[in-house]
Amino acid sequence: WAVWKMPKRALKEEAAEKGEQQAEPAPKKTKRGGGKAADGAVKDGDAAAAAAAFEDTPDKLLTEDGKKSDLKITSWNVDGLRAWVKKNSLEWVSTESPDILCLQEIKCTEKQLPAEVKDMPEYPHQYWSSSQEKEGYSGVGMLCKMKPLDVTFGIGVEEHDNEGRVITAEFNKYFLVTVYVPNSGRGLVRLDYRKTWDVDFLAYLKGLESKKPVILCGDLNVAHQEIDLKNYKTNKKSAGFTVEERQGFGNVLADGFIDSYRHLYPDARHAYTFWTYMGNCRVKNVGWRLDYFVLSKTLLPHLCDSKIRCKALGSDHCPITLFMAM
Amino acid sequence: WAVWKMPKRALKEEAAEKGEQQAEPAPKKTKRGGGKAADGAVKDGDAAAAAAAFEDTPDKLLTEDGKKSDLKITSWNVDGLRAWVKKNSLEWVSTESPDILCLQEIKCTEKQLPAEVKDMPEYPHQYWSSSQEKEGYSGVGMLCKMKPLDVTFGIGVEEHDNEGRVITAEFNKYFLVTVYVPNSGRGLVRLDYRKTWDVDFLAYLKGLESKKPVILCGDLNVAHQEIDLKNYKTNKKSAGFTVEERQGFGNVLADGFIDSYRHLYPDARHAYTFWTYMGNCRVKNVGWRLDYFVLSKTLLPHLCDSKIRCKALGSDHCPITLFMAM
DNA sequence: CTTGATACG
DNA sequence: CGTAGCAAG
Repeated sequence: WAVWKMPKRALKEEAAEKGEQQAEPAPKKTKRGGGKAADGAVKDGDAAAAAAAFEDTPDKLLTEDGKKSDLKITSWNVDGLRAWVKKNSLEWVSTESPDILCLQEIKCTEKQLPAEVKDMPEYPHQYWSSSQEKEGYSGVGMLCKMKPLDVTFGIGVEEHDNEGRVITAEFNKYFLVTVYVPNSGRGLVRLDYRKTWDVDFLAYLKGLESKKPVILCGDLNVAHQEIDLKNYKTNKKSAGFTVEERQGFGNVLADGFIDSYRHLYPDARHAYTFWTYMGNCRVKNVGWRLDYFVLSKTLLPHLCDSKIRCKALGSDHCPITLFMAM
Repeated sequence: WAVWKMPKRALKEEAAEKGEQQAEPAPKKTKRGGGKAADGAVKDGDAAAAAAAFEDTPDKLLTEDGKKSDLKITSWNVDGLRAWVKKNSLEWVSTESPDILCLQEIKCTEKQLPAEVKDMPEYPHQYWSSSQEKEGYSGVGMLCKMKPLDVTFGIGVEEHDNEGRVITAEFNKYFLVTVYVPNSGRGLVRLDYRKTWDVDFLAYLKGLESKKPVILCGDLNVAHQEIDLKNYKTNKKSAGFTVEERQGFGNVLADGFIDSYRHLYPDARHAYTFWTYMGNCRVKNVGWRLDYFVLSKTLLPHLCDSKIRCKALGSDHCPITLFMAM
């Protein structure tokens, strides 16, 4: 297919994303008629239509064996909470109305939070963690309708706990962890650090799991397989799709954790949660799946659905929502 | 008058502008009816109407003794030329169509100039000067329909010639100098430097004048008298209205140069060329007269008009236009 | 391309 | 408040 024929020039460290935008040709309709087929199946060239199609699939509110969903969690990398709020994203949140809302890349301190967020009556229990050093960088939040038994911040490793990346809430039957995994950076300047993080973070998850099942959500900053990003060929040296990062996520799965979306939709293509703002990638659905709900294997019987809300605007990531019957 | 009753708290170094915005009350209409009087005279409380009124005065295109204007010069502090261009300011320029257009605070290098500016067919002779060190800071330009005899940059004093502040064009009968005078800064951190500048710059003007009459235009970064800014009481310690800066301008006038606008309109109040973006000062006409056409006394018989184009948008300064019969 | 911090006004 | 630069994604 023509869309995969990217220029073969050596990828400069920072050129991957740029190449992705510029080399993306307008989808060529075949003479026999391209686009979405009558049965709803989708052809390669029509990735944008594919996204719209799976967005409209109804949420499954039952487990495989018929238990009703009683826990709804949404995760969203907001790319700057203050700008995100100005884009009326809270309206979407009110409509979605998850029991728990996890936010990443809030890029502000608790003190800088807009009142509209702090004062949401639906979410009286709010937990925030911000970067200690760099202002306006990283930061995560967790907003709950019900009060957790306990909440902790970071992963208990000094080196990793200064950038507001992890909040863990303990509930009766599970731990909920939300994370904003460190980006390896342009030119992979932080890949070494990321590898350390991946090891330590997995150890943290296993430690939790030794006590209770774990639900992990957030921006894992990795597209696991080729199916998880549009331009897999040109991004093998890009942050988020290096072998090291993919291996890091592979290690999580190898330890028995489940990528809930891929578990339910093993063949779903064009299913992304992030699109760079550059080059109109979102309208062309040139994206990456970087946001996940990862579950302890023992939670699988409780899983109802794992959805990508790709129509929700307000960030360069879209939200994802998990339905569980606990 | 109530509008002058500013809070009497000690002015902190940086509070002057903020106070100006916040303390400006809505104009109170008198019971007998405020606003513009029938004869076109203007009451104190209606400063905004006043601005509109003098904007609409027709340009005088004759000297006092009846010579016709044959030279039109416009000066505009554009506060970032690239942003200014995006606000369609070039349309205003085309309509105004001065023979010479002087621009201050272009905040870009010659290389960064938008093509729309470089390629204006009406202004084939363009001269630019940018800050040597700080990117996106200061910088002036002069665009001419006719080619000057000579053009020089700076004032010949090393200390003052690294920030793109002065362009001098020599014509047959006069020198035209455009300047962006250094701001004394918040907390007057640069007032000492400014005093040095004022001395050296006046010496430069006198040197030119010893050869030919001088037309000086630009952002002089000083409001000369109380009539030249709205909140004169609260700004006595603010950059642009300190005794030192006012004295600096006084020295220019004492050496025989003429403030053309004040010469023609000695009693015109509410006549400003700058309004801080903060606190809606422009719609309330809470402003400063910082931009001037200053003339060698010998040019007075050639003066037709000196106007403030206060309706022209695109910057926190408005343009000013001079008409001369040379 | 977009966010947010900083310098400067 | 608004224009620039910058770092980061």
